[in-house]
Amino acid sequence: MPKVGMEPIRRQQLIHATMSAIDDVGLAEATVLRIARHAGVSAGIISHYFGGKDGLLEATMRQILTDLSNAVAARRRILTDNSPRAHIGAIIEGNFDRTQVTGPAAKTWLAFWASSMHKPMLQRLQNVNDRRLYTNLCHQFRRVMPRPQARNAARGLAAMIDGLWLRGALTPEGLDAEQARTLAHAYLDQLLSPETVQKTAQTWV
Amino acid sequence: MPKVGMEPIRRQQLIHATMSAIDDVGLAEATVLRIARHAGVSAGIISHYFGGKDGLLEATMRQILTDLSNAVAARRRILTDNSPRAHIGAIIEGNFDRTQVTGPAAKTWLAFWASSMHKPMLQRLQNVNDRRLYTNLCHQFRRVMPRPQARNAARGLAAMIDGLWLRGALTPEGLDAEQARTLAHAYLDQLLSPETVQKTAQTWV
DNA sequence: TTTTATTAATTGAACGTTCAATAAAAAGAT
DNA sequence: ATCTTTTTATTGAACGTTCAATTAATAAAA
Repeated sequence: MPKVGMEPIRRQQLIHATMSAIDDVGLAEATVLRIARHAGVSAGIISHYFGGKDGLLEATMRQILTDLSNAVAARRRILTDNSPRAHIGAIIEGNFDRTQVTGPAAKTWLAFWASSMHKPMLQRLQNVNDRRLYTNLCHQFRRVMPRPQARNAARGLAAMIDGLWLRGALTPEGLDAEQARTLAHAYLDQLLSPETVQKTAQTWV
Repeated sequence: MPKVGMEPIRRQQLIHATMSAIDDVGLAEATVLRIARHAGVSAGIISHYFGGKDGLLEATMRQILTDLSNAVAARRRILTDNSPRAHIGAIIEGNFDRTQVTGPAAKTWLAFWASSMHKPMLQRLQNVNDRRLYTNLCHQFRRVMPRPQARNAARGLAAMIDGLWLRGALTPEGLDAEQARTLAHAYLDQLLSPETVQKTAQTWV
């Protein structure tokens, strides 16, 4: 059976099987045996390719975060309009990308998020990703409002995006991506409207 | 050592110890031994009072949800103003109540939320709570805008509240409750402003 | 003396990891 | 072109550990 060059194939299979297992039974019951069975290989192979279960989980989280990051970057690269609204809109669209929002990825993402509170390596990955989202949003808002307001707008929109994900991951039917995008865009429109910018300038100096 | 009437005392001690353990090491490593040690009793007592570990976890989640629900209800009961804004404001305030937002409760809440995706009993509790928040918000928004807009406003505000919680639970410093309240209220003001109501009426019929 | 409250020791199952064995594929030798 | 050796990929069983639950024993209170 052994053919050469299996490493990249097996790694992908196992990462994919990990997401499926977490989608099926949750992180707590996603054992190496179950993941391996799902990928059609033996349990020992996980230690061989990832050094152990922890290595596989870390690789899976890395995959999800880079996929998300790529989805955002791709949408920003094809923009014709350079306005803050267009850039932030692309960030929203990327975050509610089809491949991210569907079943396994969404549940896995939430499971890792909860777990990252007590696993330093996952926390680090989470933090890098979080900060990138916040920094990007802040930078774009900064182009049309003073820094303190830009910071609050970025915090608010980041919370809205995460909240929509969270609630989407929990409902049995999964996230309604179109509805989520609509709500996020509506909130963005409010944040960028001249009346809001002026009003919040007085509230939050 | 045995004194009569220990049951309610032990139950409270163990529920509190469960939150502390989850706060310290996460749900995955919150073993019965660790929880019992934290409460200063033996591990066997958990099965005695809660029928097993699952019973204790369920009781702990129940406690958190009823505390949250009580915090909201208390703030609404003392309102002098009967406006939708006042009621929704009280809901926001209750959700960012001191006792809910601090360390153990917040981390435990997030841990259970993630876990509830695959444990039917927790999912049921979660669902009841979610629906109550949504229904309450919807009912208040309904007083000042048509139903489709009220529904979207409720979805948006619920997502914002959960997103702020989520991000707060993950940051090492914990949730900045005041900042969270400020952002949620600012969003509420936007949702209730006449311009927004009129604008969204055209977008979402 | 019976009941209530609790513990400490034990049990059995499940888990992740390791390791020797195996078999196909590739490389080298004839 | 055929045979031999080495390398790569994989398995399955065994090991040690950890966990939740159970049990028998103990001690205070009623």
